[in-house]
Amino acid sequence: MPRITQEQKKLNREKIVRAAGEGFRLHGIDGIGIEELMKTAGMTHGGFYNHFSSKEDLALEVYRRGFADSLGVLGAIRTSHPRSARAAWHGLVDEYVTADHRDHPETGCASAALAVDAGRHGAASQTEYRRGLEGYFSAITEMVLDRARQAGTALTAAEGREQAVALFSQMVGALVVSRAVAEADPGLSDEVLTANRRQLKQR
Amino acid sequence: MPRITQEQKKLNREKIVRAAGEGFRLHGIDGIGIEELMKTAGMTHGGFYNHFSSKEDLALEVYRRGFADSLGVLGAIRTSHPRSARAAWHGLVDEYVTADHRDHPETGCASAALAVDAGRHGAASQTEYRRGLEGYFSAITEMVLDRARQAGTALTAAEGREQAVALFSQMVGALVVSRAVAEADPGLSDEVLTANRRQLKQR
DNA sequence: TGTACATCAGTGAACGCGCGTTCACTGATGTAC
DNA sequence: TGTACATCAGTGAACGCGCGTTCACTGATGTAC
Repeated sequence: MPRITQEQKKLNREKIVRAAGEGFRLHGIDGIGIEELMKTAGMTHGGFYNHFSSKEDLALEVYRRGFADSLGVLGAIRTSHPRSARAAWHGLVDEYVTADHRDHPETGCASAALAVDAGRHGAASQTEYRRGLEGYFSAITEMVLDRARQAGTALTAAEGREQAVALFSQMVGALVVSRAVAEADPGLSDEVLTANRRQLKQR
Repeated sequence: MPRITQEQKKLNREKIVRAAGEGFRLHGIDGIGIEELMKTAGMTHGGFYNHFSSKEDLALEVYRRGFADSLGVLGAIRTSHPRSARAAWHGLVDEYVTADHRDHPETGCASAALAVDAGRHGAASQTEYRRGLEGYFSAITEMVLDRARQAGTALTAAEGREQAVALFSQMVGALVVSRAVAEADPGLSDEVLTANRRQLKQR
């Protein structure tokens, strides 16, 4: 049956990246094998190395792609609330700190799902993670500054940035902690989300 | 040379738990093998099953122990500031959200180091994690309520609890995010800690 | 208290398994003429 | 446009390795008398 069209090859590569994006978020980079990823992508595992030089190479691509997707979503939220920065902020919190996001890491934020993996893997993964994190920080900084301006409160750029960094850290923490007890104690897990959502909106 | 004293056996078991506590926090439960853990503990790997029925069994013990230790530290911080709940809170933040804690997960908080592992492993690990998390939440709730009382602000138990949950989530998030970029961008990693420390103290 | 024997913690080799990676093979695609 | 041949993406078996776990063995410890 092989060989395949060049265009088909690109599509196949895309399928691998998507399968890995979900698999890595769900089980961790070390928690799922190439054979299963390739099966999910609809191929046998031997062909993997026609697309990537190693599993590590694929992981870097997943980091890159994951953040790009998330930042796209973030941008969409902002532009869907063009009038009120406060509404945009509430919209973000209501999308991010939810049971749905907690229960579906495979399609969720790379920052929350892959943070610990990035910390444990080498500097290469961290460099990709860093790029995405900066994107989050600056986007949320803008939201914080806009909101302060609209509320008539003065806020320096440094103050806005500091708040944004703290707010995003809290959002990630809320998700990570709620996931850590989701199976064993759904009630406690929900409480973590609710408490954080309310506290985050008050800021 | 074997067999060994019963007392010596307990000491050996303790060495294994300690080695696993550090190894699991550093590399994740799936990231370090029994052979290396036993070597760190000063034994060969064959004897492992004289102490634990499986690696999973050891992991549960590590969860149990890790939280017990952390809660002890938390209690010590509180009693070392008997007069001012505000000082106790600042003390906790200054111990928890630091570069030293970020750089040494092996001796640090189980909640931050093992949160993602707990989320990915089964309900058994999560049940242990849950127990420890509740300990953190109620201790911090007490601090929040004490502080409000001392500041003359009225705060219901539910309000205190909500704040405590959010605050601890933020502390965990700060650590996890700062660790994710520690190697690749120390400056950014430090900024995450500083911003969270300042924002946490303002609450 | 002393002796004889059963127990069992640690040793180190071995097992089975799954992983990341390699490779010979196939045959449709891409390309040179 | 048509033909001949080189390319190369996917296949599936195989390799080497490290892992969790098992096991026969050893000899000091614990215990029964």
